[in-house]
Order: sequence, then C-alpha cells, then structure tokens
Amino acid sequence: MPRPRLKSRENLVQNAMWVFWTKGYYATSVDDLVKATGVARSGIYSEFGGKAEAFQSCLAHYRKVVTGPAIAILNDQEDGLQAIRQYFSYFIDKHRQHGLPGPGCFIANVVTEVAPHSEAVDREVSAHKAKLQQGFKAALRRAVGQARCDLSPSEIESLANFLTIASQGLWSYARTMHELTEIENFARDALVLVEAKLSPIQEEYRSDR
Amino acid sequence: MPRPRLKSRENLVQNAMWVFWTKGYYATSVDDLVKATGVARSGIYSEFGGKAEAFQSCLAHYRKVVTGPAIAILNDQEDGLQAIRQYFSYFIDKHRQHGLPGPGCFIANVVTEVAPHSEAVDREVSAHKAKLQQGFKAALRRAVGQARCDLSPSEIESLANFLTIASQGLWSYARTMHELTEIENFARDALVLVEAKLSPIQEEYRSDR
DNA sequence: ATAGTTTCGGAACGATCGTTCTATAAGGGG
DNA sequence: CCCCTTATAGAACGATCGTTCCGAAACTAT
Repeated sequence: MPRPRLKSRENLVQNAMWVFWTKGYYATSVDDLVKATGVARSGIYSEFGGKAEAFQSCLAHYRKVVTGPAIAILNDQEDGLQAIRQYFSYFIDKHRQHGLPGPGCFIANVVTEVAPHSEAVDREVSAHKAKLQQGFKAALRRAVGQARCDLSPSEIESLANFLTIASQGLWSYARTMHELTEIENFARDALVLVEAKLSPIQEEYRSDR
Repeated sequence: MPRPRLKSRENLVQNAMWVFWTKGYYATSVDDLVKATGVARSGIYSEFGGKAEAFQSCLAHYRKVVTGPAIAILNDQEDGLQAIRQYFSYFIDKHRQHGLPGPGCFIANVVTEVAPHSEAVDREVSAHKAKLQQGFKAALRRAVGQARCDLSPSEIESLANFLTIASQGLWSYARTMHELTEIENFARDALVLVEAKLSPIQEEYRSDR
C-alpha cells in the first residue's frame, strides 16, 4: 500500500554512523546526515526520532558491526596470544582500508566528546569497555594456560584492564597518525609486554616496591 | 587614561580553558565563555580574536600550566622510575582535586574532537606528544642506567612511545571513571610492566615469534 | 571640571542549528 | 480506476550560533 522506501534507507544507519564517527556528534548537523545518507529529513526523524537518538543508534550499530567482531576474535581464537595479535590486526586492517589519518575508534572518540554529557551514551561506552576487557581477560587466560606460567587471576584481570585502556589511547591517536607503522609499532610493543608478562619467571625479578 | 580592565580579565585564559576542557570545543558557546569568565563578549574578542583563536590560546595555556610541569617531572626527577611514578601521581592528584568523573586530559579530549578538523590544533597536539614521549624517553634512559639492564636505545624509544599512547587512553577514560582506584590501578600496572622490562634477564625468555 | 580613551554590557546581525509541518509523488488494494 | 497510506523534498519555525556594533561607564591626564 504505502510508497516504497528508496534503497538509500537500507544503509541509513551505516552511512549515518560513518558521519558521526568521522565528524563527531556536535560538529555533525542533521543536514550533514541528509546529504551523506541520501535520506530525506523526515526519513531520518521517522527512523530515529531525533539527532540524539540517531547518534545512539549509530553507536549501537558500531558495536554490532565493528567492535563486536573484534571482541569475538579475543573470545574465539584458540591461541590466546594470537587472539590479541589478531584483535590489533583487525583494527589495523580497517585503518589500512580507510587511509590515514584514520577515523580512530568511534567509541574512543565518544568517550571524550559525548559520554560526559549523556547518561545513555555513557552506559553504552561502559558496556563496551566491560565487553572488551572481558575479551582480553578470556584471551589472556588461554594464553596463560598455553604458556604454563603462573599469573594469578587478579594479575590477569589487571593486565586485561591495562590493555583495554591502553588500546583506547591507540585508537584515539590513530586520528592524527600519518603512518601505519605508528599503529603497528604500538601493537607490536603491547604484545612484547604481554609476552614478557607470560614468561614463567617474571616473579623472581619484581621491583622492590 | 583608559578605563581599567576588571579583575576578571586576569584569569580569563584560565577560566576559558576550564570550560573548553570540560565541555569540549563545539559544545562550548561564546556565551558560555562570557558567563564562566565574567568577561564581556567584546573583552573575549579583543583578547583572542574569536572562538577558534580563544581555543588555541587555551590549549597553549594548558600545555604551559598543566602538562608542562608534568613533563618536567619526567625530565628532572633523578630516579627514572620514580619520575614516571610521579608523572602519574601528578595527574591522579589533579583528578582527586577535581572529583570524578574528571575532565581527563584536555589534549586527550582535543585529539579526537578537534585535531582532525584543524591544522593548528593538530600541530599543537603533535608538539605535545613529542614532548611527552621525549620526557618518557629521558626518564627511561635514567631508569635503565640505574637498573643496569640492557635495553637498547630503540627499545627505550619504543617503550616511551608505548607509554605516551597508553597514558592517553587513561586520561580519556578518566572522563567516565567513577573511582580513583581505577586510575591508580592503571598507573600501578604500567609501572609493573616497565619494571618487568627493566629486569636484566628479560631477553632470555623472549617469545618465539 | 573637562576632554580623551578604552572597556563594559547588551542589542543586533545573518547564518545555521534541530525540529516540525506541508504539499507532492508513488505505489497497492478495493 | 480511485482511494489510502506512506515516503519524499523542501519550506518554515523558533532558538541559538559566532560575530559585530554601539551607547554608557570609568578612569586619567590636562
């Protein structure tokens, strides 16, 4: 009965997400969304409700199609160390496709710009952080078992938390980096540190304080 | 001869900086600056030139009064490890004063929100990153000497780069953290990793790939 | 006291913001 | 065929944006 939607509606969320991701929330106008998506103003309002809700939907979409698969690698790849390696490779590949300076991680951008102003966004960010951290933890647990070293559960928890926050720094700076090797070097160094932690004798040489 | 400026002009940059720092660039209006600083619109325009220039001045001011002293600790504190410890303590103390969730690091906020849209801001961010990284490098060099271990210059460079980017993640997430211990734990874990790196025997147990 | 100079407070500008509304176009069921 | 529903494009809304402008206030040097 009704007039059929134009095909542009199929990719509405995907295209809107890209605009918010690269330009940020406040610097993106509804007109930007109209132009970038090819969907009429009313279409955007009927689909999302408003700019704030559109942003929220794009953020959820990002978690589903971008960070979801990345965290799945951490959870599913049997070799724990290899899982962490592939997690970084996943984002590095994305940045290779997008070109540098890249868009970084949508969530990393949102943490500083929007999360402090919106409870709903803050909850989404917290949920992501928890999922990522638990992914790192799962991967580290497997790595510890495979390396037969003696990291305690609380040490694994700490290291997972550290990796979560540290990689946030990487995806932030990816927005200003001009060379892919800068990202690759960080990932390599992170893995070297994890591997050092997994060395069975690390306890003997703890610092004195 | 002329009418004297009100005393509010003395703290103009300081107060304007705080607004940009906590609210971000696009979410801050010139009216917000007027209200927060107590300086008339014309005063702000005669002082800075415009909103963009005001932001640039505040960013430079932030580097002078906030990150400058922090990086000075890395460069001046004789004990290299202690220098890194005090660098983190410096920001943790600031967040203790400000309360949580805190403002994070102004520059960390700017990297994601503004740097991709402004060459001038991007240059300021790059300059900061270089200074911080070279501070970490100087502190690490002293720490290596004091621990009598065998880290190569390029390994020191890598570790300094890693710490620079990783701490960026910390100051980003500080905007959403509700417990000071979350920040303290990250700092502690970072130092544990550095200390592990400084163990003289770490080379023997390198991973196989 | 008066004239001169600069800041102050706030009105006013055009542009753009997010949002709402309206008239038109496009198909499916009677 | 006509009607009904819904999406479209775009006009229009009030609010707010960054910026400019102006009269009144405030202090000094004469």
